[in-house]
Amino acid sequence: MNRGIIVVSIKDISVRCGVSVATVSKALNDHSDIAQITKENIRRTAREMGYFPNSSARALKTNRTYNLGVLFVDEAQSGLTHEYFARVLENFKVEAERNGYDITFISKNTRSKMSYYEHSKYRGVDGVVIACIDFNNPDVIELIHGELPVVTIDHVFDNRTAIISDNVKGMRDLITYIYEMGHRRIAFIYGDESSVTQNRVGSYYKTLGELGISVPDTYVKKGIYHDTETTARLTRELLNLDDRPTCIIFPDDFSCIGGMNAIKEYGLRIPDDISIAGYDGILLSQVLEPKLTTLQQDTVALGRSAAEKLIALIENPKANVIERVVVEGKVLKGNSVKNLNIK
Amino acid sequence: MNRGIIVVSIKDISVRCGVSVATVSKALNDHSDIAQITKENIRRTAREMGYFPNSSARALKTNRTYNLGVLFVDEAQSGLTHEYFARVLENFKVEAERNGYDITFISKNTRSKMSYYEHSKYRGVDGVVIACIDFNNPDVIELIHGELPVVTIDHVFDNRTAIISDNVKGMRDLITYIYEMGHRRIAFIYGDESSVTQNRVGSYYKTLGELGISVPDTYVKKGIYHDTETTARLTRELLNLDDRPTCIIFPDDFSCIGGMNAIKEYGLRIPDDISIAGYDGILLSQVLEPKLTTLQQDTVALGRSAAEKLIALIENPKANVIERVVVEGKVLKGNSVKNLNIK
DNA sequence: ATAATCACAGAAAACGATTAAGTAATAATT
DNA sequence: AATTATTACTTAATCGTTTTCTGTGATTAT
Repeated sequence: MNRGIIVVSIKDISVRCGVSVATVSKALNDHSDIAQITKENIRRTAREMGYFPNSSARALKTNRTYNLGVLFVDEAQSGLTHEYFARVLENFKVEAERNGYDITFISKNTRSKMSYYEHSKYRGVDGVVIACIDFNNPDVIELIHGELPVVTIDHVFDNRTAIISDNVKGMRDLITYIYEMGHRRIAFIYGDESSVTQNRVGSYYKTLGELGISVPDTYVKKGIYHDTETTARLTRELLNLDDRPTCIIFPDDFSCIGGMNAIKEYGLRIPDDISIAGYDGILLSQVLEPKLTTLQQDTVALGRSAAEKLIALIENPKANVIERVVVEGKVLKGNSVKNLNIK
Repeated sequence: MNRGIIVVSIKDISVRCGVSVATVSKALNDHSDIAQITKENIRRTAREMGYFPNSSARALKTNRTYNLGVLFVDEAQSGLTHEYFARVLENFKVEAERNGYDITFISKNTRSKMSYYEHSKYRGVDGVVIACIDFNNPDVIELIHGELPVVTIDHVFDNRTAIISDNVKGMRDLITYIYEMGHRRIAFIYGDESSVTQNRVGSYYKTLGELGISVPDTYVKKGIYHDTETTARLTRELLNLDDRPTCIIFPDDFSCIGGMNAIKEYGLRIPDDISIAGYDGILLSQVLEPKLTTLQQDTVALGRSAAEKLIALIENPKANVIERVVVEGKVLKGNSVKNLNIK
């Protein structure tokens, strides 16, 4: 039962100070009906005795755990391993902690058969952030329609606050830059099915359309995020085209590596013979040779505002405003896109 | 107070079933003094009513949260972003969840001024895993000497169970392989101060010594893990040596990129003109061109046994055996080390 | 001088679960 | 038939907090 861990409770303090537990509690929580001198005495004693509140007891009484659930995919190798999401999570965590919240992973616990929603209720998290997951999963839908505060990242549900990276503007900016560098034959290998992908693909067509460029179907290929092999294969297909593109945009920075390998193997140089661009702006992209031109997503803003909005939802339940926070990225101008204008 | 979340308690079930709460609790926990038929009735009702236990209440009473604290560095960009640690954590999480435990991040919460140990006690975690952090940090020391079950990863404290990747054998295997490929001039850029580094450096000297090779001081350079720039700079220094090494071992796979860039810039080809090797065996290493020869650490075994041992410590407190689990890695034979024996 | 107000603190219930101890009723043993 | 054992439950205390209500002496207002 008692696992040998010495733990001082409010009771111990009350005995030492000769007051009731109620007084101790109120002193510690700075209620107005306790004399200043009493408060100080109690607080000093608490500090001396090494008191820290018992979060379980507090949670039981107040129905607040100051714990946030995070739902990141746990299946495949994605999730934590994906630098983009790892950074978003990291920044989410920082902002949450700054506000006194801790982070607990929510998962479909295979042992207890709890769904995400059930798990969240079981742990009593005050709210949940969802990212990097199959948003069509019935378990996710259950959570979305449940009663807990929820914010989603990079996906929009109409009844929930969402933090989204501006993939439309991102793609537009990236393409505009490439266009300004003189490119007209711009191919795009995009990633798996998702709203993120839809936005990027849509923006790709729209932007090029506005620039007066029509895109041959052969220039647009469905790939897989983070998958170097698929990207390499599709890149080869593009290189074999009669009217080979002068620039290829890859699903993301990591998969770029597959594309780069395919290009080198083909005997072409980057960017002299062909230009490329990535997406995400992860650390890797900036250490590759040549340094990638890519769209850097603002993982700090994404993680931070997800935490901010979630906490706002929790602490101000009546407002309960559904918001859309759109976070802009920026073009990182590396050396992988050649300037065709110069001579 | 009630945040509008409908939550079914044991009380509700007891009313519906016409029994006492004690009976419900015992039925749900499969105690032997409840009739089979009663148990079934109660369990069915619980299921129908959508009951899930309140972990706070349970924790308060039992002093067990079924929550494990993880202490991964939160400062710099390392931690979650570091693929090696991300994978270890991922596997730790999987094994923990398989045993009904959840994961909570422990941090030095800046707001409440709690130390790691205090934070752990506050959240009532049943145990803590420590990795990827400055093990000399006083706060870590406090935790190590505290009363909570703790396991460390990649660092040994003499009073605690540790899970360690076998860096001595790893380095020996890697060097032996390189030696067998005909290399005799093998340089080593190592990472920051840590026991991991010490083991690798020690093993590097010892192995080469046993192979009858004496290492010039100029071949061994102190670098920084994960740092491509430093690695690039030190690589250049090695390339400028009169008796340039035929193979360079880098601190880790990621920093390899810096080395590779430096080598290419210098006008040499890998592996034709110079060979290289990495360490970690992360995904990246296997998609680079040439595919890296590297020592792959067994992140699955590391994460999993950390969880196993921590849970054993928790569930069997009297045994309380201090263990050393040594996890071996394996040489991934890529194409970055040339076979000098052929011709 | 009496009533009203105020400042401060205590008593006690409650949150949702677990569990030791107690109590009937029935079954087994002598 | 009387005693003991077994089965199946209930009672009530408890974990550490929070919070509402109550109480008391002192100060202020009338």
